Amino acid sequence: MESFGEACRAADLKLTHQRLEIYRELAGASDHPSAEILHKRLQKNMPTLSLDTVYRTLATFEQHHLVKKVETVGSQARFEAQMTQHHHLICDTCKEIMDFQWSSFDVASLPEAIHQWGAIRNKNVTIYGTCRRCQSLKK
Amino acid sequence: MESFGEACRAADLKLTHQRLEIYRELAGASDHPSAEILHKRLQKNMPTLSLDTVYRTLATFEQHHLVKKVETVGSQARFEAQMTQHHHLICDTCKEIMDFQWSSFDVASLPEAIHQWGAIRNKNVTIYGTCRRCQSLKK
DNA sequence: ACTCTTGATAAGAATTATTCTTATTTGCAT
DNA sequence: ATGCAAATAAGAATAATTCTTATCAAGAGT
Repeated sequence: MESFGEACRAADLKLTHQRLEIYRELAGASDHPSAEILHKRLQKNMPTLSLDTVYRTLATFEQHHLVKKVETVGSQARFEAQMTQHHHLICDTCKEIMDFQWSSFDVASLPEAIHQWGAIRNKNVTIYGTCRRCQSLKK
Repeated sequence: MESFGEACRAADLKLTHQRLEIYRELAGASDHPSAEILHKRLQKNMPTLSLDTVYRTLATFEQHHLVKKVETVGSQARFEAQMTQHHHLICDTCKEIMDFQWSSFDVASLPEAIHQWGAIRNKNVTIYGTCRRCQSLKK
């Protein structure tokens, strides 16, 4: 990936300390955290960072396609910095979201009828189930 | 489908007027409405129906697998009564959600690695794009 | 049909998640 | 180094959902 600094310059976004740290934290996380969780983690090193800034910054990043909001049935929005094609595994119990690749799906063509609906931009698979950890806890 | 009355009896739920009407309205809707929209529609004929009852009833139905909450990036939860296997087309612009079938996907087997994660319950495709209506409005 | 019990509802208060307002600060072009 | 527009912090405001409490009504047992 190009550097975050370049991406900001390209998008005409000022490169602030907050933006850099929020991006770093999200890019380094693999658990698709909510704004609140990101805020908690970042507060360790940035005690004055406001939750509003986290929300605002994530929204800005989303507009510029630097991060994505993850579809969720829960009440809190969750985010990811992973912008390459991938799919999600979601645990019904702990709500963990894992990424996975499925290239043969990615290249498969859609049912014909879909194209009558409009212009397709992307297709994603979401798999639901119970992760190993939650399976063993249930027994 | 078995009748709603039977489903309630099986789930040990009292068959109230509110529950019946909420279920009917959702089952008859194809637009995956939010609780608020359902409430607005139902108020036409049930002026004293409270929004809380709509939320509470949908949550109860969800627990008993009579309805599903639809995954969404938006702030309002949306619901569907369609419980048979299907997938979603979502318009990036108007947020319309359409159902579609894709049986060859439904029977396809997953990448091997997935099974190490845990027990799979279901797999769904979500397609994003721009619906015909929004395409023509943009020109 | 009548009564009782328990779960369900309406109304509005409370909570949670998110966004807005405003004064201050900071990145960065000049 | 200076100035200006954009970004931030803090807290108020809003939106979505859930909780509390006082009735109310479904359905079990008579």
